[in-house]
Amino acid sequence: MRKDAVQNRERLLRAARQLFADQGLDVPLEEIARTAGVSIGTLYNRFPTRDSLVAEVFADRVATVAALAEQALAMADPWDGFAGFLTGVCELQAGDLGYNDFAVRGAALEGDRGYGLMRQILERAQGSGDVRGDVTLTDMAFVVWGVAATVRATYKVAPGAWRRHLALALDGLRAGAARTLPGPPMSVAQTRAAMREC
Amino acid sequence: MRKDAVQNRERLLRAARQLFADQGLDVPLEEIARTAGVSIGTLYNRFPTRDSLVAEVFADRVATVAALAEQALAMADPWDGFAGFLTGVCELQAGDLGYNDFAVRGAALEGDRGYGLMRQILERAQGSGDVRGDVTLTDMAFVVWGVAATVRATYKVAPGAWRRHLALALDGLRAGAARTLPGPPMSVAQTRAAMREC
DNA sequence: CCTCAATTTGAGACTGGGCTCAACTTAGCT
DNA sequence: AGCTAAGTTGAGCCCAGTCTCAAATTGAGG
Repeated sequence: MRKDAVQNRERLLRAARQLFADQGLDVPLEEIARTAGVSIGTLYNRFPTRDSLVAEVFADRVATVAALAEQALAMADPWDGFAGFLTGVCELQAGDLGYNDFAVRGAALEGDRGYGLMRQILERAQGSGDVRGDVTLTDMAFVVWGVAATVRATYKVAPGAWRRHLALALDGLRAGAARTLPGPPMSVAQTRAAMREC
Repeated sequence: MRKDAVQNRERLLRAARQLFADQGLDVPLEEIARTAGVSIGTLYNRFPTRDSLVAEVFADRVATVAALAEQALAMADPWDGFAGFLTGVCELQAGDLGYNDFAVRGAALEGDRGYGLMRQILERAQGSGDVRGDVTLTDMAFVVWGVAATVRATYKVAPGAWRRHLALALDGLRAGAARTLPGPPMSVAQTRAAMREC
């Protein structure tokens, strides 16, 4: 690749990172190109689809989440690991509107590895009796979807509000809180499909 | 008003009710007009803004919610009233994508009366020790936003999933579940502003 | 039946994005 | 210096939606 091409690619990524963070994933591509100081044609040259740009921008975040998950498993207390992991993911969501959208679409855990780790975190915290036994991995989507909605609604007007939402959600997941949950949980396939709908 | 005008108005409302329910509030106005068998110009004649149409379509729902709230207060058990009310609202959300959007925007409780009733329902359930004392009226928004997000994501692929989400949220609101909640709650003004952002 | 104010109509102006491609420019090699 | 493949450019096309307004139509009172 020619060096001007490399440079433009980087400028585009920088611009996209910023604009996604401030405005979410739906930011106009023209605006990204303009901010990068490059023409719309060049943007399409480097990134033929919006998704390819998004994937590139958030690639590091996927790694971050995996790291977060490993930290969680390394913690002595299973509940602290569980709650800490969810808090970490939600902090990423709250700090970047683009990532907030990205997480909702399920991209955060893609690559199987994320899913597997998350399952371990959950099962460990259930095994120790901290997390209620009747929740499933797929129920975790409710936390991500819910907090994402709260972040979207409140980031301008009450930026910390999502922490209360998360705290309530976590309290609902504790073993002490358990009542019976209605209906069968979503299958993993259903959850993936639902995330694609976002 | 001439009788053809009245008729067209009603056709438009019928069409809008249906299309909002199936596709949410963002349905193209042209499609509503087409479905009603009327021209786009007529739609604009009868309803100068989208909001005026929306308000008309969901006027009855606002009344329904108020009725739901009064039923809740009439129930012997404060918790049952509280949980029943939230369940009723969520059922409306799940049954109508348009109302789902409408509720998120806070229109559901507008007209002060709704707010006052909701506050009574909450305070009664806190007074009896069923609902944790540290939650505020404004925290109820998390339930609506959260379930709305789940409804949007899952209505095609797992239509009942929101009930699990709601059940978990309710368990988080029970007195037994109480841990400390972080930060100050949103003010009513902040909550209203946040809802307007949706 | 006539009249006219009320109503309807739909072509088209306008907006805001996505996306393309022929013409131009330039990095980097020999 | 000259060549060429790689890269850039942006005008312009497309699509989908909102909204307007002058002309055509029609209900209903006299």
